[in-house]
Amino acid sequence: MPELPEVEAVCRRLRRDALHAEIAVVKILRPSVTRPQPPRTIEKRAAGRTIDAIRRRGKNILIDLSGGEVLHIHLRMTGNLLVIPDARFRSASTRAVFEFSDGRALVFEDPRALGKLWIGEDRLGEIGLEPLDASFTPEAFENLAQRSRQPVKLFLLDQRHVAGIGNIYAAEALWRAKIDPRKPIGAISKTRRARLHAAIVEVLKSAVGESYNAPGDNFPSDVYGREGEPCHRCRTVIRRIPQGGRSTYFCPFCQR
DNA sequence: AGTCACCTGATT
DNA sequence: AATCAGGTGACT
Repeated sequence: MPELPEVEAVCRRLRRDALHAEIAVVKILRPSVTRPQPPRTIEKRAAGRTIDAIRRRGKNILIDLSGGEVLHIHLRMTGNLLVIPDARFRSASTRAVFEFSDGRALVFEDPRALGKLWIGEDRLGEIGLEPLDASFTPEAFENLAQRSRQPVKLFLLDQRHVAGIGNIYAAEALWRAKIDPRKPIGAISKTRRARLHAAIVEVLKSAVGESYNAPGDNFPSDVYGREGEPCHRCRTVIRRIPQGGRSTYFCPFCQR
C-alpha cells in the first residue's frame, strides 16, 4: 500500500473511526513486527488507554494515547491499519489487534510482516520536509536540491530530504516534470527543479483524494509499472532501469 | 551507491 | 525455480 497519500488516507479513516476509542486489550500476533521492542511492552503500555489523536509524519503514523503514550506505526511495503466492527474478524495476515471496549478493534494487517509497531521512543530521526505542508515552498526545496549530487530519483526517495515520497510517486513526479531520473539533482536547472517541486505537490495531492475514496490498490500511473508500453505524451516506449536496487520507470524521450 | 536482510505472495 | 513487489536499516 503505502506512500504518503495512502498513509494519509489511512490516518483520515482512523480519525473517522478510532478517535476517542478505548483500547481494552492488545495482542501482538507476530512478535517480529515490534522488534527490537518486546511485544509485551506494547501490550502493557497501550492497554486501558484512549486514542486522543492520529498524526502523520512522512510515511509514519503516530497515535497519541491518553497518559502521554505515543504508538508509532510504519506500514513499510504491505501494511494496513483499519478499524473492524468485531474483534473476532481478523484475517491470516493480521499481525496485531487493539481491541476496543465497545467490541470493535484496530487491526494491523501485513501479509509480508515487514511493517513496524513500537511505543514510546521517538525514532523519526532525521526526517525531512513534509511535502503537503505550507513549509514545503519552492525555495525550501531549492535549498536542499542545489547542494546535492545524488541522482534525482534517489534524492526523492531519501526520507531525510522530503518525507513521504516512494517509488511510485517519485517516478510519476519526474515524468510530469520531464526530468531524467539519473541526473544529479544539483545539475538540473533551477527552472526544472521548480517544475519538479510543483509536480511533487500535484501528484501527492491528487493521490490523497483517490486513495481515501478507493482504499487499497488503485494508484494513478503514467509511467510506474508501464515498461514496454507507450508514453502517454509521446508514445515512446517506457523503460525500466535499476537504481538503488529498485526499479525506475521513465520515458527516455520526454525525460531529458 | 550497491548489496543484503527483513518477510510473503503473485507472476513468469 | 526465479523474479518481482508502493520500504528501510545495516552493512560494505
